[in-house]
Amino acid sequence: MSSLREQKIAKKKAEILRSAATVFAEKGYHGTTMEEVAAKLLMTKGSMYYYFKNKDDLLFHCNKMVMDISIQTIQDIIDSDQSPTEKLEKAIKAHIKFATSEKSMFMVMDKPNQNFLDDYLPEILELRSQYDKCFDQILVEGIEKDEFDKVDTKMIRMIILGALNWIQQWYKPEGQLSGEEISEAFAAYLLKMVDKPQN
Amino acid sequence: MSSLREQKIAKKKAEILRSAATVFAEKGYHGTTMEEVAAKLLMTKGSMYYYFKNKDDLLFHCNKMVMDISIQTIQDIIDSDQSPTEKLEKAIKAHIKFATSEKSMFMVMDKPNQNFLDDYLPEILELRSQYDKCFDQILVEGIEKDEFDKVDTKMIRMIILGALNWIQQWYKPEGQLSGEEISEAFAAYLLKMVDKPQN
DNA sequence: TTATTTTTCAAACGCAAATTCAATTAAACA
DNA sequence: TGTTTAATTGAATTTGCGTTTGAAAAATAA
Repeated sequence: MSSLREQKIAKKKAEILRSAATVFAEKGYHGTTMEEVAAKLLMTKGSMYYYFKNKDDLLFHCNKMVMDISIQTIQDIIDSDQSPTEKLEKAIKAHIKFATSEKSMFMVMDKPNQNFLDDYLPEILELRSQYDKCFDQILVEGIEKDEFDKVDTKMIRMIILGALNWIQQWYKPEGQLSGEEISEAFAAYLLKMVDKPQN
Repeated sequence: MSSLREQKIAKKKAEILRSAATVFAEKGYHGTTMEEVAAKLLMTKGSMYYYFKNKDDLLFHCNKMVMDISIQTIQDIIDSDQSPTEKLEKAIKAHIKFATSEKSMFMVMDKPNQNFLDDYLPEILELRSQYDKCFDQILVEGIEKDEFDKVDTKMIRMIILGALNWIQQWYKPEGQLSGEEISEAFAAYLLKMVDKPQN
């Protein structure tokens, strides 16, 4: 019916998720109160229950939003017409760009096991595993096309994603390192791991 | 005076810290209750206040214990009589060994900003920075001795520690990958980042 | 044994925070 | 305009949990 109304609701939901992500990132899930999330939006906490079932639901949708975007981004890279080396580089840079420019959104995703009840956990874990597989795919392709050294793709993927995900722990938008600089350096150094030994 | 008594208290404190670390690791700081920590030791939660001032104090001492051991270990490696390459390899392996064999202890240290009030935070951050500097030191030494490529030590350190610290997020003692395997693979691949280009 | 100190416990306190709800206001619509 | 529906509110409810406390039990000393 009223698509205008639906749009308004969607917008409001997005605003709430943004606010929630910010506070979650700062204080952690259990450390944030519904009141804090509401305060940023000049709302009362009660109002939020009109849009989201409960606090868990809020966290779940934060996670889902980030994962959906991330997977979409990397999937586009995979489907593109580039060499595995370029794909890996682009994927690393895309991840870092997102992680630094949307720091709070990204931080929310840490430790799903600690924050989620069993209702939401499986879907979140599934999305994660999907993202992991995208990286694996690029690595396997690189080895098959003989661009990469014959590495253990699982290990390399865990190293890469570890390094990338840890950025959230120390990156500060107001710090001296820009997302751009991190992006360039990380891509260059991480790619060295899959370089073929020259002889 | 009675050193026997002191020993008994120290032992009890250690037991409590162990239990606390286990639950913290599983549920996160804010997600664990004093009751759960006590239950594992067949104590009542009240009793724990005889040994620790409060919940924060518990977390703080968990952190401190891990950091003290970690720093000691890596410092010994630095002071030893080995090449930078060997030192870096040993440091990586030592970190992984500790992180996998004492998973819960290690997990506790995540996100100090979210868990600690300002009282304890500075000391914890200081210890962390000390640990970081140890890695930097090895890297700088390696470059000076011309064993490593002229890399950006800060970036390399952050990549390495990121990859290592992220292990906690996915490692499972009962999983197929042993700490030993991870250790070997990670050390080998990460060292490739500082390899001098051969020509 | 009795006296004294250390350790443990169970119950109680107090508060913070998630959720509910009845009532009010605003928006949409006819 | 009046009527219906959507959105917001602030207070009330409830629950969970950190911490306190005073007394009991255990250990130690005399």
